[in-house]
Amino acid sequence: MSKQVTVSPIEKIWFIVNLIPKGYVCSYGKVADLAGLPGRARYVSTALKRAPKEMTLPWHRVVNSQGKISFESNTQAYQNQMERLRLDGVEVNRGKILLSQYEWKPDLATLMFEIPF
DNA sequence: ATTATGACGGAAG
DNA sequence: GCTTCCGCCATAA
Repeated sequence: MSKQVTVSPIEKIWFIVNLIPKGYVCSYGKVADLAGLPGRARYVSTALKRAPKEMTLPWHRVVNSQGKISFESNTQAYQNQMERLRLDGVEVNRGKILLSQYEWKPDLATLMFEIPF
């Protein structure tokens, strides 16, 4: 029998965010769902904030359900995320990302075999 | 225990 | 497209 490994909620969130491919984005709510934590979109933002600085995490690929960056537009963080998305090839027009074009849709194989929880 | 605070989401005006 | 309001839930005080 395989051993039961327990993964903490925050680790599940980090794991899912790491799966978001370059060139795509995913909403806080969707990340929560994929992590098996429905209804906890706000916790995803908490988890990203709490990630150790040395951890390389594509946090910039997480946007809100409207396809907008969740920082206030006059902040450094906003500009930072904007630039990282640009480097990913994701275009932000008038502060908005076209989800119909850039939203990450994990394929079945990813859902079944790459998520160990 | 209670209250306040968010990198949220969705409905309503 | 706004903006406001409310439900949501983990943390911190």
